[in-house]
Amino acid sequence: MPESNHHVEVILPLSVPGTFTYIVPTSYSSEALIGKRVVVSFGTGRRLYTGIVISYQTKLPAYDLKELLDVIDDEPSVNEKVFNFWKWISTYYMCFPGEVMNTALPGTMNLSSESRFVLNTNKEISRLALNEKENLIIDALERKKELKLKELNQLTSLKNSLSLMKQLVDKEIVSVFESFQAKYLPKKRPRIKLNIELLDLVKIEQVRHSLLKAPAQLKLLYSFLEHLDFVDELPVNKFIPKDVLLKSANVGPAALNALIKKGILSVDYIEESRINTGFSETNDLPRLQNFQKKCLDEIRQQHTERDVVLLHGVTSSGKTEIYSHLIEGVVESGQQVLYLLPEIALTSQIINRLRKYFGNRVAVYHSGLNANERTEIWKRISNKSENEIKIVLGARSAIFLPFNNIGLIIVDEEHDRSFKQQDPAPRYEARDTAVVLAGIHKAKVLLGSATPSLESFENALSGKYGFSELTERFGGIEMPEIQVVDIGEEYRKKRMKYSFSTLLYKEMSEKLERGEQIIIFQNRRGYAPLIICNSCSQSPVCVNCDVALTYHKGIQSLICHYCGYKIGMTINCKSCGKGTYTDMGKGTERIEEELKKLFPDAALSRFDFDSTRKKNAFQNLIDKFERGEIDILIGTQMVTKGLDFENVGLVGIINADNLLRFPDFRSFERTFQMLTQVAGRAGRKNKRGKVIIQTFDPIHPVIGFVTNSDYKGFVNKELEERLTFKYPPFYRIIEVRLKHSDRQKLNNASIIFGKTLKGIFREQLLGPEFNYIERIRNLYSMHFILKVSKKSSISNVKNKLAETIADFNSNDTFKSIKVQIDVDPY
DNA sequence: TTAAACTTTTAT
DNA sequence: TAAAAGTTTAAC
Repeated sequence: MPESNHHVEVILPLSVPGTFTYIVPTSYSSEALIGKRVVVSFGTGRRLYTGIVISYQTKLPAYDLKELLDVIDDEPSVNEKVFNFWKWISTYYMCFPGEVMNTALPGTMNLSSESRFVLNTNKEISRLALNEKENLIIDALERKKELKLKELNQLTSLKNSLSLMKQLVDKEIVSVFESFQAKYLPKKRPRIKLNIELLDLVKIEQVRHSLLKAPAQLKLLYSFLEHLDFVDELPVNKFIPKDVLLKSANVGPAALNALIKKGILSVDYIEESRINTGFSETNDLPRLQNFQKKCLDEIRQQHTERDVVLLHGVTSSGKTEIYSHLIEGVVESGQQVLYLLPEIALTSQIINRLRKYFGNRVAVYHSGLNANERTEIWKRISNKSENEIKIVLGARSAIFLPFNNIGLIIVDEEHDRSFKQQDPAPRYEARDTAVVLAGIHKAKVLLGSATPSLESFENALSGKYGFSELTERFGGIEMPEIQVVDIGEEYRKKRMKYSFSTLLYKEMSEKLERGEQIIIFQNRRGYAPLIICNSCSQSPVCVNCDVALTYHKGIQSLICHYCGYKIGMTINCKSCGKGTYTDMGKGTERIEEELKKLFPDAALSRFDFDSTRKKNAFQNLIDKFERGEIDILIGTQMVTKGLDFENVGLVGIINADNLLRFPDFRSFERTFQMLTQVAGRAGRKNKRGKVIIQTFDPIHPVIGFVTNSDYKGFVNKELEERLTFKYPPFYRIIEVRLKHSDRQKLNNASIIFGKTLKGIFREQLLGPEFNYIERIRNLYSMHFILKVSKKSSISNVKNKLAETIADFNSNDTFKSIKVQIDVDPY
């Protein structure tokens, strides 16, 4: 027990700087509190929060402190490794400890209270003395008994009932209390058992007689008895799950309740896992081909010398099989494995493969699980004793699980942008953060990709990371043949059929005839990204953002892809009322429509955000495609992400240019990755796949590298550029974003802030500059870029930057300007 | 983040 | 002139 245990330092799940000191009440003074969750009150309101105790505190602030109200945990929820990890994230990504806590803990473990209002029953209400709005509130409370402020606002459709509620509370008509949302509830399954005294053939016969007038109950009883086993002609009492019993008896729950009431049957509840269990490990690990075996040995060898190894394996080279072998080795030694994937949707692909080998020892974890499922996994990972989960397959948030003994972290598709969290803070990169997490656990890391990020590749070149390669595809499938079509020329010669060149159209017809599947890639969703009035030349734009609305034909709507703003499509122009709209540009919906005209007999499906938003729609589409029920799949970048199909003869890229023209230093890298990844979907057993890239710029070097499957050629050239222009991986970038609803005010403030920054950071600073899209969700945005050499101290820069921002924000004129920091932005 | 205190805008 | 809407500040 520490010497001074009277005060503790607590992290609160809020975006406020620092931690907070609380008094430990004597009732808890003998308890070790570090790592445990506590309930405290914080702020001017009554609100209660779940905090986490990080240390005992002896240096006390001068003002009055509050007491801890409760200690939630018997055992610490957060261990020292996790604390160190959180600390690193908040320092490196320049965010508050509470922000890390907020993303790290599953919702059910991170509860905060909310005020609930009830009518004061011992007070006579004279309705006449109250105004209309007050009566509205009373009506709502009489109907629902207990309501949160949000619910009240909804029910009464009042904009802001807070001040009204306060008045009602003052008048003692309404009272308030603080209440937490539902806690974690273990899943319980009801089971039915026979009353022990009736476990006798004679007594059962008596019961049967007594039930002759209740046929449903009798039927249920018979059904129950049928489930029993007999030993020496005596029934062995056992529990039968309620749902099983009711189903086999084919009677309603009323009959069961009657039998329970009569004391013939009884019910109890057993705790059940929400995580899918019951997968038996039927399969041996996959046999590796020689080239894979060699690679596996190489990775193992490199891991003896280096903590991180980068695996560059061409598409369909069987990386997952190699991972499986590595996982097995680590699990055998009793350690845990974390397997990260960029998208939730991909986990369902991989989990089926892993379950074959590792059965119940694998769990999936991502933000798509409900709160209770997440909490259950959290608890089972942290529990050392009954720790049957050895492998966690997850999206980026899985790095926050309370592992106690990781041996290996695999980051698959390590180049993928989805590993970076954009908003809210912490804006962390899960791949980089995973390397740090592994460091804390003294674990090894394997980064895998067919198109490794320049950052990782440079680390391999410099010797910081180990490196291994898979240059062959599994099962001897050849790399696809890639052809480039100059659509500028095709258009001039008027040879285009809608968006399709002669070559692409011809190839598609052939593949369809031969029963091969086709993937068409167009990285824009909707029907037309822009529509223009043919009379007044106006385009409908978003009211909240500086962008044109995208026309979605299927639902006859115009939608902003930045804020979700949605209005109905009209036949006549919304500005002049006279003209009609012309569709400009093409999204997946429009490409689908064109294909319906070109290939009326082919089975088409669209694969994008809009067609996969419904639950299971993603998986259903993939299954359908795999079963061969879809001939042509039209998709956005979704089709580029690690999906493995067996019968794709052709991949067509409608227009590679809109990827290349993105105003960003990573646009070439992204284009190369995206094109290479889609191209990789092509290829079948014993048959070379074909890829056709349509572009207005056929001699663009990036297109050339893609065509020749020349990853290294591309990387070497791009690395040179990055070095020349001082970009990552040779320089670190910190982006500082300023936001405000008033464009002029933001611009002025940014110029002044820029002068201060320039004085400190000199030529390291770029900007200020308005964002490519100046206004999103009614906030104008400007940014600075700090380029810091890998040689100079990044922590120095960060400290100075934090200081400068604090100064700036404390200036009265600039208080209202929101400043965001993004370390290693995308 | 939240909510009370304070300031500015708007509607009657 | 009061109510509504927007801003600022401090919270252990």
